[in-house]
Amino acid sequence: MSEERSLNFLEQIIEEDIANGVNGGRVHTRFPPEPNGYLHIGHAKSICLNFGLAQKYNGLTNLRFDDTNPVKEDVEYVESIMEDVKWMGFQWNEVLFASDYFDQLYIYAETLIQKGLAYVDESTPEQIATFKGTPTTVGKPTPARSRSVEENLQLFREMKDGKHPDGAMVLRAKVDLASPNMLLRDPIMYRIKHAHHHRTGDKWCIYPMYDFAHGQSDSIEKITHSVCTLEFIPHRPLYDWFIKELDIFPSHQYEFARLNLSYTVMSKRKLLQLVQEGTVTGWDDPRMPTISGFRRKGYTAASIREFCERIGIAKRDNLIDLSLLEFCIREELNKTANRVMAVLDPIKLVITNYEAGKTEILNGENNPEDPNGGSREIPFSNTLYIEREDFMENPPKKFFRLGVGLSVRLKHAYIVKCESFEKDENGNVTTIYCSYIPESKSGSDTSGINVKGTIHWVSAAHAETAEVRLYDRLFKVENPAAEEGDFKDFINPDSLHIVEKAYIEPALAKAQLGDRFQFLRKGYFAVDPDSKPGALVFNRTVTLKDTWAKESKH
RNA sequence: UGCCCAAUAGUAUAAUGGUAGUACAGCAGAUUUUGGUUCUGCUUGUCUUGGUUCGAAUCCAGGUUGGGCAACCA
Repeated sequence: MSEERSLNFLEQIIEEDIANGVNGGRVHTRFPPEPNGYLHIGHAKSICLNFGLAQKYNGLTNLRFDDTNPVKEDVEYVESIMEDVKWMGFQWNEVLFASDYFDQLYIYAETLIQKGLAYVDESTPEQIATFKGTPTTVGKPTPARSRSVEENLQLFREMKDGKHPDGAMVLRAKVDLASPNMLLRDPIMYRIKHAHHHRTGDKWCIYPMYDFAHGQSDSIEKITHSVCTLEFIPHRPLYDWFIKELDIFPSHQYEFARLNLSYTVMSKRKLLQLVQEGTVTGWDDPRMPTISGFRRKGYTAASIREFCERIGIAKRDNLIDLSLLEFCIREELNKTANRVMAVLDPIKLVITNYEAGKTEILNGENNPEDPNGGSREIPFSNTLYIEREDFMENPPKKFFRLGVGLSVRLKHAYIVKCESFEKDENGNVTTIYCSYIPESKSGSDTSGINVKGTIHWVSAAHAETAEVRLYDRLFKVENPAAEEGDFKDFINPDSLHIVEKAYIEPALAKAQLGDRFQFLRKGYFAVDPDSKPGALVFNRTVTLKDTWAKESKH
């Protein structure tokens, strides 16, 4: 009686292939990033898909870097990508590089020249574009198209041997200048770049285009199901053409819709711009939609995998609600994160009928959702900090917090009733005076009094301090990419709020990097790597759902 | 006005010729020592016009809308 999730269209294809004995029932996928930036949550979708399909069907997944453009690529990115894939919880079969195949690809290129299916063209980019025609008018051959095999071979070897400067000429496939598919109008296979490659060094001064590398790389690795995003659909006929003319292993490409997430951007170019211009502190800034950003913010790999599972796989363009991702991390952290008390915007509360100087050690349950979560000691005294927003001079009707005459429970402690308050010369409330009910102690309450609200607090004399970073969405609009004009015009100016001195309960001072907590009533928080001994920094991973905040806006 | 892809609640995603379901979001209520969690209930959907069929979200044709394609990027 298991509840079976229905198959997505790729799983259906694979199950049919297995049933029909295609590739002997073998399933081999690959995740093929270009090392020109950090991985983002959209890549996480692709990682979960590619590795997930192989896992489900007892197959393998290669991690292959499509490193065909040395001027944009860097080992820093290679390393971050490997770290992120590992962190996501997946194991690759092999780490491979398209640059491993440069020799083979070169041979493929000569093979096509020999077959009269490729030619060297010294036309300028503008000339090539013009001769290609437009989607509604056919292209015309450039003079180079009729060059002899021998001459093409000689020129291509000269290109390889560095006899020509960058941009002097390219190698083009001779496919079909009249094709309605613009990518088939004699696409470029090789270009000259006298550039240092992060892996092959200075061995090459010609580099294959992505379109001449990707399909063959899949083929060389005997990839059975080459899964990529929708924008590569029109490239598929070209990959199939190369595979057919080269007579090599026929990998098949399938396309799914990439992830778009509301209130952020997913283009590597734009993310790079945010990093380079200092709009964010780096690729792993917790406001970034990168895997490393989410990790630093406190997201778990499991929650991201759960998110990728829930959004599904299909072929239609989509814009996923950020709230779904937030739901996934809350769902996990609600079960696993210990509750602690931290006051981010303090106001002093003095209990007038509690003995000054006395310290009482209270017991606090760590996690009501986890029976084995244990408890901790919390010191209590007559002078506390509470959250400024938990007091109002003129409270509205359903305000279940403090105001003169109102009572609340102090979490894990006593019920207090507000009697008066003090303001400074600017009219800011500075101190609240309360009386407590001695019989109302948590766990042994005999007072018989019921209060509607419970608030968090820390004892002023025992509190430690920490920096707390509060994040909000990076963009003000739901879909920045769809807006007219510069995407940076839609950046949320309040995406980061730093609380330099938050008061935390003493038990929290022992927090380590990697720890996650629920700050009671405030949200889930994770220790940031900027933390130093005695100077903890917490990132807010996500707020708690807050129906009061929503209601009080009306 | 070429070619390709897509179209099911606000957002996603199922139903594969036979009762339009699920999740998130939203709304209302119950419970609660977190205005959290949990529980209950509710609102909202097959782009359109024809055709095939006993029966169409599903198949066919036309239209509409959205997206992609003319980088020495991937």
